[in-house]
Amino acid sequence: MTVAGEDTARRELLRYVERFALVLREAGMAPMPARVLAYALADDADRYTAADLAEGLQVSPAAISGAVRQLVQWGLLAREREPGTRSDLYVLDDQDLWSRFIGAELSTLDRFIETVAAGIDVVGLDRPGGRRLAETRNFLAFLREQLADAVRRWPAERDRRATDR
Amino acid sequence: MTVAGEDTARRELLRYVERFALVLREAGMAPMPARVLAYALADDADRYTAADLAEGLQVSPAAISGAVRQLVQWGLLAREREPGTRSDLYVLDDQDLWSRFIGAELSTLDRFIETVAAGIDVVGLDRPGGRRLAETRNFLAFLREQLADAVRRWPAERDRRATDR
DNA sequence: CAGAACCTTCACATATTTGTGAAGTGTGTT
DNA sequence: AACACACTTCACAAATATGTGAAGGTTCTG
Repeated sequence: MTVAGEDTARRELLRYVERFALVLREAGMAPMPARVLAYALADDADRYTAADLAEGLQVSPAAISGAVRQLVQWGLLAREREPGTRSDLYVLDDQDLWSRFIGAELSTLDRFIETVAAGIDVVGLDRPGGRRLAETRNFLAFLREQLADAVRRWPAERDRRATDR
Repeated sequence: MTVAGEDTARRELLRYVERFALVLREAGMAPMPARVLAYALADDADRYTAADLAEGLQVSPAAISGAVRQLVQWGLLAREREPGTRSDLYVLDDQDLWSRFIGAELSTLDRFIETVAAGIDVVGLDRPGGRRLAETRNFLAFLREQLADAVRRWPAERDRRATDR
């Protein structure tokens, strides 16, 4: 492949990264974390330095700094440090990545459920609003169970699907 | 209860609505739709005119207009019109509300899955990034199945839980 | 121990989002 | 037909979020 071809593929990758990031943003993620996650997923390396990410995405190191902090906190990236080197390495744990992602969503869901439960106390179960909130809490609790269950079953399910074909 | 007591309860309700709306916003909802949904859920009426919502939330009718449009589009509010009256009524369908909510999430998830699948074509299955995207698509597809299943089972599950106690 | 490389923090300019008031549109009433 | 009411659309001001460059730490190298 020529150098020009490499550049074209690169530009195409970046265009795709923006597209992917847009979907993540619509799901509530901030722009820069979305870009970094999309880029780290779609590009070929399985570990990136902050400089890799900054250069690859054509953004400043400062922007990377904030983005990876979020992603690490959510468990989507792991920060590693090779002994005898000066740069952090950000690693995509592709085995557990999406289980972690949903794990983070479960925490959000927990806050959600707590907040709804608090509302039941504020409004009171004797009023229509309170009964609606109670129903909401029950549904969300059920959903949480089901989600947690699905995440738990995924590794086995993946293996099953892989051997099936 | 005195008039002053009513006012206090009202203020407390509004404070709670803001708190609830904040959680919805963190989940990606815009502020005004979040407030309207929280208010409609927690207050006692089961149908509201736009004027009710504007006055109840202390915001302009213009803000309500945009918010209810979103909520109606997502299926969280139904717009009704009593014959012989000039105002639209917004109704919370509390039976199906959260099934609808998740239904909307499923659409988001579908776009997500499509976008990831498109990325596999861009990157190619012969590269690590492509394989990660494929794995992502598989997980999301599985998750989608499980979510749809959970939503489908909720009505029966709710009845079962209600009769159990 | 000085220097360099890397990352983070901070202040700021820019872009985006938000909600308002005012004007506009449509519908039913008198 | 004219009016009144309810809702929507639009332009704008304020608030918020975003990403950059520069300055500041920290950790490894020579």
